[in-house]
Amino acid sequence: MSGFQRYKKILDLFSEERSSWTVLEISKSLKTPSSTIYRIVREMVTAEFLESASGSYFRLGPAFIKFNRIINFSDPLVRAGQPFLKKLSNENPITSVNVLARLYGKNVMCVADYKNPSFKNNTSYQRGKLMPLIYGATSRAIIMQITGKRLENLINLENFKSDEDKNNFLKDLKSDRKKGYCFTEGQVDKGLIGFAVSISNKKLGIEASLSSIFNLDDFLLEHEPIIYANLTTYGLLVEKYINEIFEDIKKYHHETNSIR
Amino acid sequence: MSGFQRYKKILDLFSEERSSWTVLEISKSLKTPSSTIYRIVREMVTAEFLESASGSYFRLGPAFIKFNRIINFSDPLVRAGQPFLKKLSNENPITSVNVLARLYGKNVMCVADYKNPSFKNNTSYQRGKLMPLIYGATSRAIIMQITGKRLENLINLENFKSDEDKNNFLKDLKSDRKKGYCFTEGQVDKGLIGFAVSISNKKLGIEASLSSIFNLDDFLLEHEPIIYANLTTYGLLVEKYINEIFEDIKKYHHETNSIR
DNA sequence: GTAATAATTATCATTATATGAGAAATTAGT
DNA sequence: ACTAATTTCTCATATAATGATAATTATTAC
Repeated sequence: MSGFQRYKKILDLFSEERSSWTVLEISKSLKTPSSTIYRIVREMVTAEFLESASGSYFRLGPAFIKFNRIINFSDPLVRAGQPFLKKLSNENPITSVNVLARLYGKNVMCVADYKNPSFKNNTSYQRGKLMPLIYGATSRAIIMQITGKRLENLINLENFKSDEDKNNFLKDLKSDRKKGYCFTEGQVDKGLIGFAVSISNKKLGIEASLSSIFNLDDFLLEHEPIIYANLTTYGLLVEKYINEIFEDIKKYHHETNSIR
Repeated sequence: MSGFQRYKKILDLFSEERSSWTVLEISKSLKTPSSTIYRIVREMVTAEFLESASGSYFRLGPAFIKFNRIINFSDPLVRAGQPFLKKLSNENPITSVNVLARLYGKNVMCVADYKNPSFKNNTSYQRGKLMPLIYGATSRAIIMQITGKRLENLINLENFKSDEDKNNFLKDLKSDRKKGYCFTEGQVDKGLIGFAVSISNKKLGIEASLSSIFNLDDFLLEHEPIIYANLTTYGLLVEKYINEIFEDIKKYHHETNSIR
């Protein structure tokens, strides 16, 4: 355990399910002496990445809230896409959850979401939540834009039930890539269906997707063209805005660099 | 530069105003050789705390979005208070912004906010934003629950215009503490007024506040009693829920510890 | 209030890691 | 294909992390 990993390993223990840990628990879990953990935890408390809770428990610190805000205001994908989610939701023919998602390591992460207030079911798609790479339209619209060695590496990390399953997945990916959009049914949440388009910007290294999720019960075939039209329109719009933001950033850096 | 500080110093360069940096810029800014910064940045990219953007720029990584979510679902203050902000907003006699805030180092940070859709002005209070410690009702309702040496230390970090200013602030703090609520006008945003009550839980180390912010133009004296009644009611309610969450956590840890 | 227990910090010899200057390799721009 | 910028690599040296143990400081229990 060395470098940043030392800190990351501790942070990674904290989850929605288990959000507070004592030093002794961390120490046991990481098989590292408690004196070492005490020292490291103290450092992270000073930096506000952890904070002491009641008893001898520690929880994640407010630094994450601060940096999360900075991302909200500065990440091109979030900045460009966030404002459109509500509009997209309002133009869909039936109530929906609308999601911007992107690659996060070997998973997909939702980075912005808008849930229509009248949407009944709960979905797994909420900002910050990690989602499986190979299930759901949201994920597929991301992975379908990745090719070659990188795709192979990502796919090899997944546990397919059989080689047949894997080949079917790759075949579906190919045909979706041709069509330009994805559709899946109940792969992530039972009773829900998802439609998605890719969002990308090579210059900014953005590989993402825009998706709408509906209740299967609400859905009629006649809705389909409207859904695709909305996703396509807004998808292009988001990409356009990402590009504008990119130009802004470039200009800004040009200015600040020439001042110095 | 050692330990976690090494990483923190780099992260602290990223702000709303300047959200992407090259290695060379970081290197200059921290007066550290670029080969060292390249190594550190690479580590942080691996951990998803940074990510490479276009050109040779880097920006904050998605890890912050992930951990922010975990806090949203687990932090007792956010969990207990978030759901009440909208209700508080709806019961206020005029449109308002409603805020949960807490201490963050030597500042105050907003950890949850609900802005009535019809609220016209922009406020400085948004989740994750750092606010001054000594201005605004939101901050005062927090600092007024701190006493003794800790208060002294915090106050000494602030730049008061004069000793008189400082003494007046301390006097106001004292009288607010007695009254049990705070009121300020235009201290943070011109044209806005703020009302706030303290939120605390000793066991959980929570020192926070609940506040409502209004347009001065909308405000009539007859609104005052309703505003205070709402804040007091919801303040107590939030504290009650924090306590319930505390009991839940205790029970959960008891269970998981006895299983092992 | 005090004893007992748990949590946290301090110490320090040993071990491991970070540093940074420069070379080498890779990538991007034209 | 060339050039410049960016990034990685190498390695001797400096610096910092480790962890067993002791000392101190909260917390609990009675």
